[in-house]
Amino acid sequence: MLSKRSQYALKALGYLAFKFEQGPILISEISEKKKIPLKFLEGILLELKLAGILESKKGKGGGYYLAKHPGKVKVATVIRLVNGPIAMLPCVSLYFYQRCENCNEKKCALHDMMIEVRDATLNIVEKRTLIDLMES
Amino acid sequence: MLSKRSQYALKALGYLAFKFEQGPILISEISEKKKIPLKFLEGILLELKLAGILESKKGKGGGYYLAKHPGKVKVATVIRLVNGPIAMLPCVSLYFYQRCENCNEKKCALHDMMIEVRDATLNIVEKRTLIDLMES
DNA sequence: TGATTACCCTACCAAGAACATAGACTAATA
DNA sequence: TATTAGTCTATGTTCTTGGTAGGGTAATCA
Repeated sequence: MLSKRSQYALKALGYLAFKFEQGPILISEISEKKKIPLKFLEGILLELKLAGILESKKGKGGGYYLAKHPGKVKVATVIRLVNGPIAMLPCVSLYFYQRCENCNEKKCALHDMMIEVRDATLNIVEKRTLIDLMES
Repeated sequence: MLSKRSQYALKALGYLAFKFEQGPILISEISEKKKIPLKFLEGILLELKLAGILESKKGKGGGYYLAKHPGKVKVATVIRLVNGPIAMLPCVSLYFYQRCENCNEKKCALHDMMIEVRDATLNIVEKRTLIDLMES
């Protein structure tokens, strides 16, 4: 399962994609529209900014906005950033790989099955961008 | 990601499938062969027994063994039992469904994408059984 | 200058994950 | 009948997640 944090991140980004090139959007507006606890959202947006997905402006007329075109931000990237591995096991993760101590990967049946699951998932989330999440 | 507990459960069941119809297998044997902390494994096997996947025999010559043919136990069933939902979001889960408060499912873009991911995953784990995990 | 807003702390709480430890109970067998 | 091999049960620790609450600083605009 995705953490609440990731779910909120995707929802917020979907909203910011919808409001793309309409100037900075208030945290409070996103919080209300997407029903996300404000203080929690604050931290999430900051993380997305530090990762280069969002930019922000302080002061009156300030807020958050997408750093690039929504079509350039893949869903997979967001999930990996906020949630971590997409794979079901560390030993089949591309970006968060960790060796299994209790099996040798060459002939681990579980390993092979989980690679299939991973690829099936990646096939979807690597192709989708924030455009596919755009929503009021 | 699958929890350690689920990973261990699948490994243990793979071993018990391999030893199918060879009498009760010691927890300690599974623990050694599959490198699973013994006491942790005890709890996992007990859970699998209570769910009807395993049976056990106490006392000398005792141990755990599969309650049914390994081909009858789906990987999906084990994951749902030990790990919980297979879907990435509660609002797209078949067995652990929970409504989203912050979107209406009819037109939630995230919802639709996650249904796709779920189906791609189910397409694999619903078709595989303990036979596919059989291993020494 | 003053209001607005992002940014950045600290502290707290409750629940679950991933173990580890200790011991109680049960059944076969020598 | 006593021993031993084995399951079963309960508790405790440490870490992460998902929050709540509050305060303070810095940038920006009118």
